[in-house]
Amino acid sequence: MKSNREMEQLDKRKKKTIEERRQDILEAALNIFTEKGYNGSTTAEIARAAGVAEGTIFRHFATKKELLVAVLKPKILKGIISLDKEQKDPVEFFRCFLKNRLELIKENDGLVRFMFAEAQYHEEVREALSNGILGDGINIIKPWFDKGVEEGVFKPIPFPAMMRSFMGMVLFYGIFNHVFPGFSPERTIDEAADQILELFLNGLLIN
Amino acid sequence: MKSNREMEQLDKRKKKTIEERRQDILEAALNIFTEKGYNGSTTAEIARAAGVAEGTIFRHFATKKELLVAVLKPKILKGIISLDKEQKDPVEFFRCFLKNRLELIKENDGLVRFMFAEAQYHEEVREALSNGILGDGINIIKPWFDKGVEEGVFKPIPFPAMMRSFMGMVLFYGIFNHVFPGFSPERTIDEAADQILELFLNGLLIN
DNA sequence: CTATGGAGTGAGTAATCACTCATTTCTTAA
DNA sequence: TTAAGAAATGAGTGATTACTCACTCCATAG
Repeated sequence: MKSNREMEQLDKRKKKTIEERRQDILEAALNIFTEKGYNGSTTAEIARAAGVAEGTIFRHFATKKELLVAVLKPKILKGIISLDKEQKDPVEFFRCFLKNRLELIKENDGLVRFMFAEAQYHEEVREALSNGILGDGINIIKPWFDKGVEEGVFKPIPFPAMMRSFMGMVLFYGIFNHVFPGFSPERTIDEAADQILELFLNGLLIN
Repeated sequence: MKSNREMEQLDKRKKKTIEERRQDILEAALNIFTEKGYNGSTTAEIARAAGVAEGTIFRHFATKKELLVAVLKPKILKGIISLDKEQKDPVEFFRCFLKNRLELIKENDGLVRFMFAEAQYHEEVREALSNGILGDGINIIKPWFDKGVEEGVFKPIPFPAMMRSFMGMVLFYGIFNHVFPGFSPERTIDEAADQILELFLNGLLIN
């Protein structure tokens, strides 16, 4: 019997492991889905893009919808952990967080738009988003918001209202540029983040 | 030959005019589309909901996609004219405009979410949105924004950046409540509008 | 070398789709 | 009353769909 190490080497040279095949399918599905939408994509097309037979998809995922959920689940909130935890200043936290989110959203532009588009029609997607963003994401933001309020730096507005507006500003960034191409002159992420942050922190009024 | 008046009365009693049939189909299509998405809806289902035969749909609209565009076009920006034009104060304008938009969005919740969801996949929808919102809508807002900047009330931030954030806060209101049901305790539109306006005008910071 | 089992395959299937068209039904003018 | 045209109909059509399954392939175990 060969060692695991030898088996892995063989696999790399000749064959793909089950997990690698799975990843191929997930990656292809992500690309096709984000381009054409869930109902606009066919399993045949995904199989072609993944370089497998159509039947292989259903060996890994029982249904097309199961594939959809499997595509989205691991993508939700990816990277939130990488946030700098040594921040002590609530304002600085929001600055870092916003830039981090905006970069993530720009990198995964199609994915984010796809997620929120399909969330309109699939309960499963809404649940995944709720569990991910509400379950984990908000637990990171809320303490910082509360801290800012306690320190007298932030206004004591209701957290959900703040959250809703903040997410709107950030998430709509990609949607806006996709729906209204060319309207917003192209700038760097930093510039966009600064503009959003300025509005979010200080508002439109001057005094 | 009967007068128009007589014909209309006859129609009301017995038959529907072509225009009324058209409206029936458009209304049914809107309901089905917003519930299941464009690709998730079938023309058979729409016909059933409209109380007509499937063939009748294609007598009024050459293709399903033509029906989609016909559904969305007249809905875009509906009601923008009703805005109070006698406002003189830029801040008051934004207050009125925001409440007006928020009411419109709450009333047409499914429609708004549907529009921006399908805009991801259909160039025609993006064009309709661009023409409608960018063509007419922004021409209403920009003068007020410019006026506010001239009067030294608003910060001279780039208009597209302001617009993007503003639209994000407003449009995301319905999406947020749909994707995260129950997270934001239910309040009146006025309350929500005030919260958004406070953030938009004065920001999160206190000083 | 041969047997075994699990991964991969792709032609096949029943269902469903957008769209068509021959036919029926209704409206109206004479 | 009737002729004629317009509108509505719904069974039919070919294309497409998600999903199945009998089979092949191949790495390993004995």
